[in-house]
Amino acid sequence: MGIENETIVNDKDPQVITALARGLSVLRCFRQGDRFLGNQEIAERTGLPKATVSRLTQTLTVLGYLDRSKRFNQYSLGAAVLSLGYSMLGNMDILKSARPLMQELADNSEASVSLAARDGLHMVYLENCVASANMIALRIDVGARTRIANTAMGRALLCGLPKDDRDVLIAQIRKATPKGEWAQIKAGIEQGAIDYQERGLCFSLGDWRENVNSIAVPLTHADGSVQALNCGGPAWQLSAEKLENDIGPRLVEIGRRLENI
Amino acid sequence: MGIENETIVNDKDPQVITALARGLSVLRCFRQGDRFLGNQEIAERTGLPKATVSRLTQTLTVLGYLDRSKRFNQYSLGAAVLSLGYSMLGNMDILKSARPLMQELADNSEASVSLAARDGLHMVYLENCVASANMIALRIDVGARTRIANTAMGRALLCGLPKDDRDVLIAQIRKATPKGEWAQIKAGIEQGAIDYQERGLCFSLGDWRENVNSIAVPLTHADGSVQALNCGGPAWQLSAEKLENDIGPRLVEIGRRLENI
DNA sequence: GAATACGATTCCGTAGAACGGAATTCGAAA
DNA sequence: TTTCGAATTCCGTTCTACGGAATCGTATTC
Repeated sequence: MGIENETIVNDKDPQVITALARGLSVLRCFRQGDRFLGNQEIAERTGLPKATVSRLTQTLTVLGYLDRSKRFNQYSLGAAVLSLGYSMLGNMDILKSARPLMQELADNSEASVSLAARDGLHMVYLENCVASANMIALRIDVGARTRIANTAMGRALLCGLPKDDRDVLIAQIRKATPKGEWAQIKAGIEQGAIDYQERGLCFSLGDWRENVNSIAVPLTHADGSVQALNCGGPAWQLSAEKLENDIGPRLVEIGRRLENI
Repeated sequence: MGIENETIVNDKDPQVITALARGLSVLRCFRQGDRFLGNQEIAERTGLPKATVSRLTQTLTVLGYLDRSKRFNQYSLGAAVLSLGYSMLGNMDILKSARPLMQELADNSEASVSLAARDGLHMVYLENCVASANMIALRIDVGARTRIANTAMGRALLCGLPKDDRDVLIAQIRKATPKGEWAQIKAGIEQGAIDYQERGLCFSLGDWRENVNSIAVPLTHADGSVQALNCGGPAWQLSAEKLENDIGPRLVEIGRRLENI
């Protein structure tokens, strides 16, 4: 496996401290399924020289962001990263207001309702509520990531951004998309803009995963930040018609209330 | 408020990359209640010069670990920190095995059952199960931190560590403890060692918070890492006697099973 | 609208931190 | 014991990160 990380150090950007960026790219290269990584593997994934990786992993271990397994001389993510996430969530007062509203909609629509924020070209789930009755629903957890390009949430986020930011982000997405797929991605984004203008909602009918339908709205906060609120589930349970006419208005209303906090 | 961070850059350690350590200490200085911090505030908390902080926050913002609020020129933790936490939890296969066992004990003991790992002088909650019926219980969330020194969990962790590591850690705790409180802390740790030897359990009866009792056991994994499993709740519900004779043996059994995975 | 104040950012000369190729050490396996 | 792969350390070099001072940007006041 070669270099595949979107967080590869960007040496061109001015004023970016490379040692810091490199250290964080080491943490980022742990993906699902990689409980343990050795220095060599990390070096390959990040594209950094062995000696450098060795120093970075030592530093991160001292600080608690990596745990070293003495037996195998390998590293895993340390507990310190978790408490950072906790600090973040604990400070988002919107969550306290959002949870009950989200849960209520989840319960009486038999769907999953999620709140997410942007990280690069992905959306990161901040909260996720599933119908108490319907525990079979696909379980998406807080902190999980999904692409902006082909989800309702991502399209909604794009609609909520100021035009300049949106154009920059779309350009980034384009650059990261294989040539052959761009036409389709672009169409989805444009359709999202139209839907949002005409109906105040973005849709994803099977675009993210076949048989998963969802709708989403952007949330624009007083500080200028933008998030997205999503409601989705299995297509056989959530027809496009039900999403638009029944659930849609309620989602819009919740979004409206959450913006004014 | 002055410098108060235990993660202040340690210039003495050999081979610790300072730029990386400093950047992470910027992230760490966001505590409960600080949604937004400006460069100045960050500079005060970390003890770093303004110019340096400015460069660090720029870098962290580019990488997604901080979000900048344009309106106020202030920063908040970014979504990237959350997805790191998710990567960590997603890779801990022990959680999948632990959850059902923990939940079962929580349900039929009417108490909270938690799994935690060490981060410096703290324990970080990896998972927390509360009795489904008893939702009033104090809600401790994943990623939250609590001191090692005066909790059952912390004492159990100490008992699980190899002697060398334990001695080092106790010395660190001592250094971080105000003179006047050390005698009491030390007594608690020593009592924990005795309890563990005699009964296979550590106790905290009101030591963490008045009216909260709990017991804990260490988990020593095949890779050499040590965690702790805790069961606790309001003192009026969980007498020392019930904890020791009823819940204790079950907690020990769960711990035993989780070690062999 | 000018003046003031406060904080963020940039400048720039300097020190020394981080770098990385090569050598060494470590640890596991044969 | 030898061998091999990986991690770590060494060390001369380079250029990064540094931080005090100057500048800029913005909000506030008169």
